Amino acid sequence: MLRISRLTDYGTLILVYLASRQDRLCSASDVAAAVHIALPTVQKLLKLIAASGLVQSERGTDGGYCLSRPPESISAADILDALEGPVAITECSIEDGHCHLEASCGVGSAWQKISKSMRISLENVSLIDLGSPPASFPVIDVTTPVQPGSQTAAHRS
Amino acid sequence: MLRISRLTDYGTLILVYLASRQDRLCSASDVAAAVHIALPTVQKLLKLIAASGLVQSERGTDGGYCLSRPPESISAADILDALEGPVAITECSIEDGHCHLEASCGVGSAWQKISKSMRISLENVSLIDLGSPPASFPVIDVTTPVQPGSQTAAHRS
DNA sequence: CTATATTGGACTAAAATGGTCCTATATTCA
DNA sequence: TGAATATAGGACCATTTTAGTCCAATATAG
Ligand code: FES
Ligand code: FES
Repeated sequence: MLRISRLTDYGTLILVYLASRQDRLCSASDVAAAVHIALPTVQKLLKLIAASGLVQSERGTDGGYCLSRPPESISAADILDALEGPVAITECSIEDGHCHLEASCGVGSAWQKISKSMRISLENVSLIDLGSPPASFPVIDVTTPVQPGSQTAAHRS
Repeated sequence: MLRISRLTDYGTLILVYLASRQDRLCSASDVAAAVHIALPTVQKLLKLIAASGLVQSERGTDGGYCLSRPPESISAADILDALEGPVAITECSIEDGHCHLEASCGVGSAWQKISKSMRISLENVSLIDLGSPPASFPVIDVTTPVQPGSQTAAHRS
C-alpha cells in the first residue's frame, strides 16, 4: 500500500550518496559504481533529478552532479515531487478533470486531505534522515486538523 | 505521490455507502445505482472486499452485501489491505526477494519505516472519517520513534 | 422451476513502469 | 583546433499493472 516506485527508491539512494560527497562533483559513472545500479538507469535518474533542481550539473570533462542545497533542506517530499510528479492520491482529486461522482461522494476529498497531511509530514523527513534513519518513524495522527502555519519542514533542525 | 488506485477510491465510496445503510443487505445493483459506478465494476469490487472479510454476502433472491463490522472499526488501512494488498512501500523491502543493494544502502529501510508509520496512522482513520472528513487531517510527525504499544486504531472512539 | 444474486474466473485494452540506447551539446586540456 | 569526457534530451521497447467487461456455475427464496 502507498508504494513508491522503484526508481524513486533508487533516486533516494543516489541523493543520499551525493549528500555523503558534500559539494564535490560526481559523474554518473561514479554514482553508478557507488550505488551498484546500472549506469543507464543512473543517468536517467540524475537527469530527472537535475531537471527538478535538487541537484546541479556541470558538463564536460570533470563534470558531474552535486546537490544544489544542503542535505538537511532536501525532504522526502522533494524527492517524490522530482521523481513521481505531484500526482494526487486519488485520480479524481486532479484539478480540472472533474470527476463525475463529485456530487454524490465526499470520499475523494477525504483521501485528498489524508494525502495532504502525509505530504506535510514527508516534508519533515530530510535526506539526512533517509540516509541514517531512526529506529522507527513516529506515528502520524491523521485525525485532528492541520495547524495552518506548520513549518515547511526539512528545515526542522 | 503516494497515490492509491482508482479502484480503491471506488471501493471506499462503496463502503461508505454500505455504512450509511447500516446492516441492511444491498445488492450490487443497488450499490451501483447509488454510487454511480458501472455495475460490473461494482460487482468486481464487492467480490474483492467480501473476500477480505470487510463485508458479508448473502446469495440468492434478496441477497446482497453488508458491512461485517461496525463502520467505526473499519479503517482506511483495512481498505487498502483489501484492495491493494499488503504491498510494501518499496520493492526491495519485500520479505524474501533480497534486494542486491541491501549491503550498500540504508534507504530502503527508511522508506519502509516511514511506510509503517503511515500505515499505523491510517489505522486511525475510520470509515466514518472517510465518509464525512474533518476540515483537514493533522500532520504526521515522522521524525520521532513509534510508541511500541500504539493502539491498533480505528477503535479510537 | 424460476428469478435473483453472489462466486470465481477468464479476458481485453490501455496505461504505467523499468530499462536501454542514440544523437547533440558543452567543457577541458593537449 | 581536435580529442576526450560528460551531461541533455530524447526515442524506444518489453513487461507489468490497472481498469473494465463478461461468462458459466452456484446458492437462495418463493
Ligand atoms: S470518486 Fe471522484 S470525487 Fe469521489
Ligand atoms: S534499494 Fe533495496 S535495500 Fe536499498
